[in-house]
Amino acid sequence: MPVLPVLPRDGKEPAPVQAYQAIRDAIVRVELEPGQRLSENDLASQMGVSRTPVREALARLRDEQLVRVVPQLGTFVSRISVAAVGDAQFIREALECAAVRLSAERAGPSDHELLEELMVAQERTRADGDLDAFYHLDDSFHHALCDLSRHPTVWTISQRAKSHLNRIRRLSLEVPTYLPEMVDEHRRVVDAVVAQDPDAAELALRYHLRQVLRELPHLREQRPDYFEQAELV
Amino acid sequence: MPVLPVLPRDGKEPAPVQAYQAIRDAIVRVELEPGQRLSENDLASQMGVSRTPVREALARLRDEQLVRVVPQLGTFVSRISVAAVGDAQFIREALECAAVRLSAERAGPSDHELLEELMVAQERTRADGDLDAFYHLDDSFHHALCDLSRHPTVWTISQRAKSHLNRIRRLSLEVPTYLPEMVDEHRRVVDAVVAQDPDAAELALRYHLRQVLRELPHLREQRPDYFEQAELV
DNA sequence: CGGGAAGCACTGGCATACAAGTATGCTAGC
DNA sequence: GCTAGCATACTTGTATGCCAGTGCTTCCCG
Repeated sequence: MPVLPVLPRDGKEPAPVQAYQAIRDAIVRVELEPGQRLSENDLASQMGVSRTPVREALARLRDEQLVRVVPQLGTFVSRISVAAVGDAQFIREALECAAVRLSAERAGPSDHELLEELMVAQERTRADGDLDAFYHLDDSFHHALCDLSRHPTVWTISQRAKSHLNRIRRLSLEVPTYLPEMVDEHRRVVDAVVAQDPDAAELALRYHLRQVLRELPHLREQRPDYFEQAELV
Repeated sequence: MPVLPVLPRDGKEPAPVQAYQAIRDAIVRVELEPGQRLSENDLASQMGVSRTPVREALARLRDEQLVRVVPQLGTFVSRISVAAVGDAQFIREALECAAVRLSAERAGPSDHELLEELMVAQERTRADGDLDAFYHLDDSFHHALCDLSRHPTVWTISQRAKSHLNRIRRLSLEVPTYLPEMVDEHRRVVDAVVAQDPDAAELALRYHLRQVLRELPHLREQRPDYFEQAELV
């Protein structure tokens, strides 16, 4: 019985986007498990708002395929679809790799400094193993990498596309050897960007992104109930 | 005073997505002009539904930056932002070019046949000059090109990202010389795909996509009221 | 006659009430 | 004991009512 936070009344963000972020995070953290049933009424009372903002949040999550809503029946956390993960991976790779090429060309010394700071923060969590903290640092890193291309929308769209992938990312962190390797891979990307070498940056990033799918077969046999059984026709 | 269609009661699609499509189409056709004020009440009564489905539609349009909603003030069709167009162009290029590489590798004879049929349809509208018809054919063509990569989500995401760009695409069609040139460019992409040459396909497509921005400066001086004046800080 | 302030009409945000449909469990009949 | 059918308690979809805040208009006073 996972608990969603009660939305603060004075939040600067409007209620629907707060609800959206809260539910989204819970799904990605797999606190709300794939296949689990969600009730608009329950969510609304848990968060201390009415159904209206919850519905708006669920509509966005439905657009991202994170939930499946069946009229007059219920709303369900969608199971992880291998096909959807593949699509998301493809899109993420196309967008981030294109962006990092520009970033390598455009980034200046202050940008390089920012990247270094993010690397230091990652190194720090290497030891203590706070997975959620690292997950967010990882996001921040890729976000920064995208924004340096001066196309801020890229990150927004990428976020929208890779919801399915995010659960794999989060679950993969449980594998002990995975986290430090990621930091090393980030390191290589940063080096290439600092060297202003677009080709090397794209190559390093592409390699890094592909690693995410490494654990997928293992996860799939470990928790088959998290995944869509067969791709129905 | 443009009129939106009354939503059919027996439509298979739920009311909110019908409303979304209707408003979206009206915006890219520039029947709803940039800067124009929209009222949830007006839209609801025009379409014969209540505010609730209209609100859901407007929320999605807001996510795509096609409308700007100011609380307690009004909802406005957003003016075309040159920066947003640039972002959309970058994203579209990254996604479609990556997809067309795969498409060139994976497409078989029946796929090639489909592309040829789409080309024939385009040739047909070359003479009669039905701009809206051609616009949709153009969309179908790029959609097909994406889907051949076996990553159907690419088109969905691309659609989401390029809303701003779509108005430019639609307005550019008014330029007489533009339409036939587009058909020729499509031709070259198809030839490369049929030849199963990913590099050539990507190159031809990238060139074609870049042409869309060709008319932007002209449009901007022709209808400055359609554009965001200055990129505010 | 001019200017300022108060009222008003309208906006979108949110809560709530009603409608339509599904699954489930209980009961009655065989 | 078992099965068929109905009542009920859910679900989401839609409509409506209320609220806080904004811009404009109009009226009153100097």
